[in-house]
Amino acid sequence: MLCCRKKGMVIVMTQSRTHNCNELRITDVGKSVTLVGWYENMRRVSKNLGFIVLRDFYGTTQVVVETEEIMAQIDEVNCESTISVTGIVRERSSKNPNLATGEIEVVPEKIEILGKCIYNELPFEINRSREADENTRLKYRYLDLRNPEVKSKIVLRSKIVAELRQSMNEHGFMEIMTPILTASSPEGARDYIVPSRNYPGKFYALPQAPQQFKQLLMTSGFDRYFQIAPCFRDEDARADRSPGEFYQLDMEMAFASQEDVFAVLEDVLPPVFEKFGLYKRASKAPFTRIAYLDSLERFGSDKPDLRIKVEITDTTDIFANNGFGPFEDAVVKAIVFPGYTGTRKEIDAVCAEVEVQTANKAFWFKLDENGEIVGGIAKFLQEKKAEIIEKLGLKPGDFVAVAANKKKLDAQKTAGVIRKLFGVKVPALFDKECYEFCWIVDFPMYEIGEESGELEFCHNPFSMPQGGMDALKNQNPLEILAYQYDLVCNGVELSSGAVRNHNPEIMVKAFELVGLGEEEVKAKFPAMYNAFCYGAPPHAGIAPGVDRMVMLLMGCDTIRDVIAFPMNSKAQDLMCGAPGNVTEKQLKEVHIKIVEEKSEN
RNA sequence: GGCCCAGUGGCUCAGUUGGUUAGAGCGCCGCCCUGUCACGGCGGAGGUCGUCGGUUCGAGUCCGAUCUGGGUCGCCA
Repeated sequence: MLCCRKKGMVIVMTQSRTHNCNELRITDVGKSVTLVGWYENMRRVSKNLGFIVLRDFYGTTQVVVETEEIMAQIDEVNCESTISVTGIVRERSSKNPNLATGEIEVVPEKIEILGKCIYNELPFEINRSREADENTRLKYRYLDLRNPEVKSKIVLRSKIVAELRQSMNEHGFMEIMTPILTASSPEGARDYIVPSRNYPGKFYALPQAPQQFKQLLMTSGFDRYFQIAPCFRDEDARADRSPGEFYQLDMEMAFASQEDVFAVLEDVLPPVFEKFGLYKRASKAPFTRIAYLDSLERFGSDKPDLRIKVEITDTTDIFANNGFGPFEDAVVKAIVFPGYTGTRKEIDAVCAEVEVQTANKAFWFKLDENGEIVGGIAKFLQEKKAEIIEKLGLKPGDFVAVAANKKKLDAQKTAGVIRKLFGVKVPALFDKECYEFCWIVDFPMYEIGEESGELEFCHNPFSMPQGGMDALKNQNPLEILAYQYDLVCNGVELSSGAVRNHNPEIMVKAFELVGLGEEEVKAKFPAMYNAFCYGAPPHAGIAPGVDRMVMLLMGCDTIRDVIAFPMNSKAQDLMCGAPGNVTEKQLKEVHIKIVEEKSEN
């Protein structure tokens, strides 16, 4: 074995090759070398002259074929076979400046076939796999990953994860692995369950997150925990949410407050984003903090994209009841876009898109160069022209989009979509090439459930209510806030976290408000409840989604791009055939009998 | 489960108001070419137009159903 050290890295070369395919330069001319890799293709110029592209993990090198013997040998081999080429490095007579190895080529003396590709036609062309059908790519993911563009995303993910680990370690966090086979949690998403062989009728569950274990670690006296943790949830996919399984940078800190958690991530994340991101600028600490209700009011969303520099104004008082039907008895929100000069056609297209996304109409008008309100809904606004101009601070040329709905939240959310869709169209209002982080804080502890009509936990029942026991006893439950926070970047929700409720009495009281008794708390979360009775430290944590972070850094549109072996959106692994059948014997061992589902009706 | 979009050679796509033998690029096969690098030139193979049914003299095209996939809502403490 050959060893060499490069930039503090130790590379152990295998004996089968002397160099990789991205290594040889003009200074290597004359050397005898052996390269190994995939036979990508041959540009055949004549019967006795052809140029082979040899590709390995590191890059490509040109191999020139100029004898009948070698040509005859390579004619026997299909593209995408693995071969070994031994020969002499020679300077090219015509160089390719676009290629790292473009100044040289290898003149082979011996070509050896290492692994045959038995097919002369592939499901797709390797270097154009991104254009191929998604399911075909997933089925042949090992071929898709041969495409350097596809592979590079997985490589970058690996580097990002390594950097996150290093940074967390440097911040005094310790990576601890928690169980994968555990107990079903009655809260949250649907569990994946695993039948037990030794205990008929009983099941393990895969963890939706290591939530309870990390809190128990705090109770055990570990001070700072983290884990690149696999999480399993049996919920349907989205473009930015893979079905079944995903990874979180899960962390928890003992004797810590919300501010302590913020300080760690504000120190860990920006350098990683600036180093690996598509954009080279990221918010500095401290990140902007926005209360949940303020975020809805100002940005129409609980995950605002702060790269867009406009906010929403409530105009209910001047717009409502001006004779325009949709504004009657409605909450009305307006967003001013200075400098927006879209055509009528574009405005209509954006408004149509707003309607698709929100099922609400978007309205608009402009203040023209003479200070007159024109276009769209202008004719309903003339009476209050002066008031409108003053309230919105309008200047000639300003474009205004308006949302209205009888429900405040719907008006806010529609305005939020308007803000996003028009905002990105005005370069002066949209600082695209940076990462704008913010914390959404002060989430309500409780809400009235839409279906049940009763008081329910708004988010996380493990969160500490602000004001503690006193708040639970004396405040209107709907006004109690939780120490619960989201980390948002460029309109993407990266993470939720909270200061945990580590006090069993407050925990019981918190559950009591939603109609659950002490016995039920003990039954649902026996480990945590019991553990907290033995002296628990105040603790807080968070768990940014790794897949989503990597997507954001690389500018990917689908989460499948950043996962080595992704499932399709229906949670199937087309390559290995999961979910699949198991044998009768396997079923019998775990005491399971498949009953044909009777069709309903 | 609801809604939107798509399905035509191995891959990506075109296909007019319904009308001759369904086209193109890439890939594949064969021949030519001594410096290519998205090599080039000539020729060839390869399609029951997702499936089923209907309208029609005639359906890739229109209608209905269904399947598959993508997106979205529900869901994701």
